Amino acid sequence: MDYVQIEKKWQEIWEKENRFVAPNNVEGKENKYILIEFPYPSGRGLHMGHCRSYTAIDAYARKKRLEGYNVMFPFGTDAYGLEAERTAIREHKAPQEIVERNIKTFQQQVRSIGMSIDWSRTINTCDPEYYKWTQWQFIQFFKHGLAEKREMTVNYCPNCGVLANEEVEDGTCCQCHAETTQKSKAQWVLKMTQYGERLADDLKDTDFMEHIKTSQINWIGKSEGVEVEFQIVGGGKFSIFTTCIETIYGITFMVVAPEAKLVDELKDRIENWSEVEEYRRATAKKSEFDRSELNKDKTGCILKGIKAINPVNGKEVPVYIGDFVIASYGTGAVMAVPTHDQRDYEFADKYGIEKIQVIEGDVSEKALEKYDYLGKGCKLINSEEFSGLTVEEAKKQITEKLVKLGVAEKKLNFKMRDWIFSRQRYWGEPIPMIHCEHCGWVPVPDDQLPVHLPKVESYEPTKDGESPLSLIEDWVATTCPHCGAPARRETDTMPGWAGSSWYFMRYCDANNSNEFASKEALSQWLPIDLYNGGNEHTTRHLLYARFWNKFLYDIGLSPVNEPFKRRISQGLILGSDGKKMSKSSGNGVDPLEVISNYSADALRLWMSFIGDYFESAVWNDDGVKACHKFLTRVERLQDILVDGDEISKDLEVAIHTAIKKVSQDMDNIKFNTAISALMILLNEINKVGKINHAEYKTLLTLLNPFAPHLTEELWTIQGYAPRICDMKWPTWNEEKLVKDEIEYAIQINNKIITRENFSTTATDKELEELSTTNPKVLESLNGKQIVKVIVIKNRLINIIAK
RNA sequence: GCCGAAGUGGCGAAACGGCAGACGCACACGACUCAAAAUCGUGCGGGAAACCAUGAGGGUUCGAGUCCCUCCUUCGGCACCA
Repeated sequence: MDYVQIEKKWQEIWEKENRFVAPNNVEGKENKYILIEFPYPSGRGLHMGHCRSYTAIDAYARKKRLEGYNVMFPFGTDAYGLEAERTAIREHKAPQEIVERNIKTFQQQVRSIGMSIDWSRTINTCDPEYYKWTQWQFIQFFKHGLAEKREMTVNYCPNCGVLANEEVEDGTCCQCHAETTQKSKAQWVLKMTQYGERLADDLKDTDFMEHIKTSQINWIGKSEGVEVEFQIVGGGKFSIFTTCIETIYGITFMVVAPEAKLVDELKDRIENWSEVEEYRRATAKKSEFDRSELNKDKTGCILKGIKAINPVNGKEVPVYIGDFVIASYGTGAVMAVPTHDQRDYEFADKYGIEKIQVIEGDVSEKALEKYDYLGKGCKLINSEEFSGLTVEEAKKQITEKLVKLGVAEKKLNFKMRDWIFSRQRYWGEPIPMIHCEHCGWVPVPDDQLPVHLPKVESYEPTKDGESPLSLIEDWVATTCPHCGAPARRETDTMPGWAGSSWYFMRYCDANNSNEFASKEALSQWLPIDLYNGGNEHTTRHLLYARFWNKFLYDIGLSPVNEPFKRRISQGLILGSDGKKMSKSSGNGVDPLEVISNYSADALRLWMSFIGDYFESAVWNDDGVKACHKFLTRVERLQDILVDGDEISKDLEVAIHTAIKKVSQDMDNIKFNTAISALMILLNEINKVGKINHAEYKTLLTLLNPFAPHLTEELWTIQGYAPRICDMKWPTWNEEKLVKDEIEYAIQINNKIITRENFSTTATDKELEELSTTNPKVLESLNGKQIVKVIVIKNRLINIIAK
């Protein structure tokens, strides 16, 4: 059989029949929304990683369809991205052109692996009909006070402008190799931290894989603490955030972020200004990543002449700037207690600062940190009226005192930061805002959306770090929608994450031109039953999308508080060298080549059989070969096909076992063992030497989700009606699985003495009796006293003897 | 550094706290064949055996690949790649 040819044939038939189009509503059918993350349509086309998750989840979707659900399984492309922009610059082509070409390739390739996609719902984030609504939704964020322009730090190259972290290598620009610095720039931000608590807490209502929940909770990093105001001797003040207010009597210095405005305000009073300036320059060269946790060697620079006053006891302490303090995180300043924070301990040692211990314990070698003292009844010392209290009690009382003094308030702080939503790049959705001298920032009116991304001559960011859009004067110049005065358009574009934050909603109503999706359509499909995607999207994309949906939910535009019921992540496909497949490392295998050598069905089967779906797996050609062989063995069953339209006694147990195993394993995303169950069934059939039509139909149906083309073909060859995709998923009968007898391992003190068949209906008492009177057991006991008998039903009996 | 995940035969891997290695690959032998390929069949962790084996070391348990603690190694993410 020519697999390549029959696969092409069936793909065309499915397409012509609109076989996988799912209407929003079908009488008598329950909806299931199964989603794979839409890909970025890179010029390299579909890779093995895509194939693994796409084909496995396609099998899942096909099974759900056979089970009688109305399944929506859509596909689209996330077109905005740096790669298209870089290719555009390199090839002197419009990114639109490049992306269009790539999308065609992607869709073609997705068809060629036999995906059961509803193509009537296809979307593409750079389509004006789509990004119109991305822009409209941004405006809703703005109208509800969740979008604002704020000074943020960015990577800056003197030649290429603002850079992504990815574009900075060891402090130099990856394109022109000039030295990069950190620069402050006004950026649109979405106030995601306002949703921090709900994003963490509402995970309890989802069925995400446990490690995904944990990752998100850690990323959000909610901490309860106190924000305290410190006065500066001679005037001025600043605030710090701490989760360890109980250590406040141990403060011996303070550290503020080098770029803090406070430092500029104090310039005249800082005695070592040139030294401070030098330190700030050095800091500007470091990325935030280098500055924060990666860097173990904490550095700082004292602000000579500046002292902060500890509000609890009036103690005056020195103030430093230190690059490990980040301006945009927390309040951009910290209190330092060397005895109870290891970082402060090392800093104090380095700069010869005193240490005051305030919690009992050993601090001679290293700090006694909160993990060491919390919840252990440790008591405060050297803390005036709070000495002698437990840390937990002191936390409460010290906070109360500071609040009463009017210098502190309880606060929640998040590790997660607000979402920087501006990009100074061409290839993204224009941010639909207009700046008017009189009215400030004004959104583009709805009837003028979308703000089309204009064609430009050059796609490179400008040297001053603005988007290339800023060079199109007649596009930028406009009038204020509010007062009609001359005004200017925002030239920043949105990040790639924008379009992907709500695409799952658009699928529900992809061709709606009046709204982003009707509430009715959304209600029919949301929440998504199964959302599959890469582990690399666990924290960002998945949080952005949840945040975006929560906002729409709050303003009444989304029917659900949580859009994804269940989230799973596939493991990576690695090259034969054990590294992630990529073009650069030359370990890539082209799926199309595999298809033409072995067939899409063989590839699909191998992608599911290769190993546990959630673990990474090493690609291996022999595996596809083996799966191809399995398919040809199934094909050859035609030779031993006999009459019979009921499952025969010969294969009853084998078939019901397979139905149960395949059904349950697929629901539990254990595709590899589902396939092994099919292999076991095939071996069993060959042992029996014949198969009747009822049995053959059952086998083909069970195999259909994994090998849809071959099973359609074999089904049609027999002239079975209706078509296999109209079949009902087989069910198993538990009674057919119950055997009369089962083999028990009989152990004495955990060592196997013998194996015996016992009735499956025997009670524990009977099994105990049967085993302890067994001749081999009696011989091995050799007069020892039986202490206890442990009976594990259908498995083993363990006799403990002395 | 921080967060997350994973370490089981020659290889990909199975295994509700209960007989470790299902299923598959590779390999070996046999059948078919003049021969080879394909196909089919048998065997296949180590050890002569007692036994020893799930990255290393401890612990809980009648019983640990699985649960707890310490450590080692590898992979993914770390906010302007998406």
